[in-house]
Amino acid sequence: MREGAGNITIEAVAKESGLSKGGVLYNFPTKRALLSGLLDQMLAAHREFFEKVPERHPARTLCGHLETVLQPKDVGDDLSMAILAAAASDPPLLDPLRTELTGDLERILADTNDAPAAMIAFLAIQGLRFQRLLSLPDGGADITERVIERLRTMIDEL
Amino acid sequence: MREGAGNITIEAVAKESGLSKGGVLYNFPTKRALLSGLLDQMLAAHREFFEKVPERHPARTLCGHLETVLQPKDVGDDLSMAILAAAASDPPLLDPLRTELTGDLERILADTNDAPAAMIAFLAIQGLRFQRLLSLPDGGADITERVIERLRTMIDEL
DNA sequence: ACAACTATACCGTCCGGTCGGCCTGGATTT
DNA sequence: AAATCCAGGCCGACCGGACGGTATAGTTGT
Repeated sequence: MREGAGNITIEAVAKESGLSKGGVLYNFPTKRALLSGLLDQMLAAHREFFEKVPERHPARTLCGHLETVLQPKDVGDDLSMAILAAAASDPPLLDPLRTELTGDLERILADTNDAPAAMIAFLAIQGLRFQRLLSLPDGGADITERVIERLRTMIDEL
Repeated sequence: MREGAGNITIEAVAKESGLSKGGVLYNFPTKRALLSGLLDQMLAAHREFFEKVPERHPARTLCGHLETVLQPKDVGDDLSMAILAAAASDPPLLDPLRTELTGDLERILADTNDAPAAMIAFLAIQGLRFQRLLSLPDGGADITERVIERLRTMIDEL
């Protein structure tokens, strides 16, 4: 995160994790595997977060996505950074994410009969994620607050 | 684009541009400068595209952003890829983009009195950009079509 | 005894950046 | 007009450092 997602090195991961370089390579035989595992872990954490949204919410998946953006210590930040690192160094690594998101999207569209509205909500959430990830402006905390509130009502009215 | 944005090398740029490595480094003394110049150029093209939207559209800036996503040979694709490369290898390079977007956002928010709605439209557009950039699912062409139509009416009603 | 490391040394490759030289077109001199 | 000179644009061989990965020997806990 500090030095730019593309500059991630095995040694840096080793130091950060308290392991030695050998130790890291013991667990992940290659850098691809490391990044892949990183993404897997982030996706798992992300999925786990979804479970917290009540079982029978009408637009559960979409709601889950929204919730993950709300966390101050964002689960999505880590995920997004992993995504960025993967995308930068080896795009095929994003395949698991693609299938995951494809599933989410199917569920989202199945849960509503106003597909465009649901889609716009989804895209706005994704947009917010990426804006934050790259430290691009998002209008400030107060507006974001109102945006999220609005999104919530949008989702509820689906 | 082919090999992953983080793997861009000076030699690759040289070959692609028909110059030699030395020639590239003559025009851009460092890789930072190269990426910075790339981003500048993309931003300029992006801005130029904005001019095409009629002068007195109520939400001109937002409308311009939307139009750039519509291009089949997307102006935004190149820009986004440059953004990705910059973000991956040297985040501070994104500063010009940040100021640019900050200005856009101010204009967008000034042009409306329903800030959250405008913001959601903006974020959705950004989301769509990034989804495409990373080849993440966007629901397919037909839904995207409807999403864009909906966004257009949203923007017009601001 | 085995798994899970640590520590260290090392190799090969890739890549950013340097450097000396080449070439061309225009200005200056003769 | 011919010869000369110069400068800017570019080439491409090379250097040095970084980094992915390998190898190996020792250590610790189970």
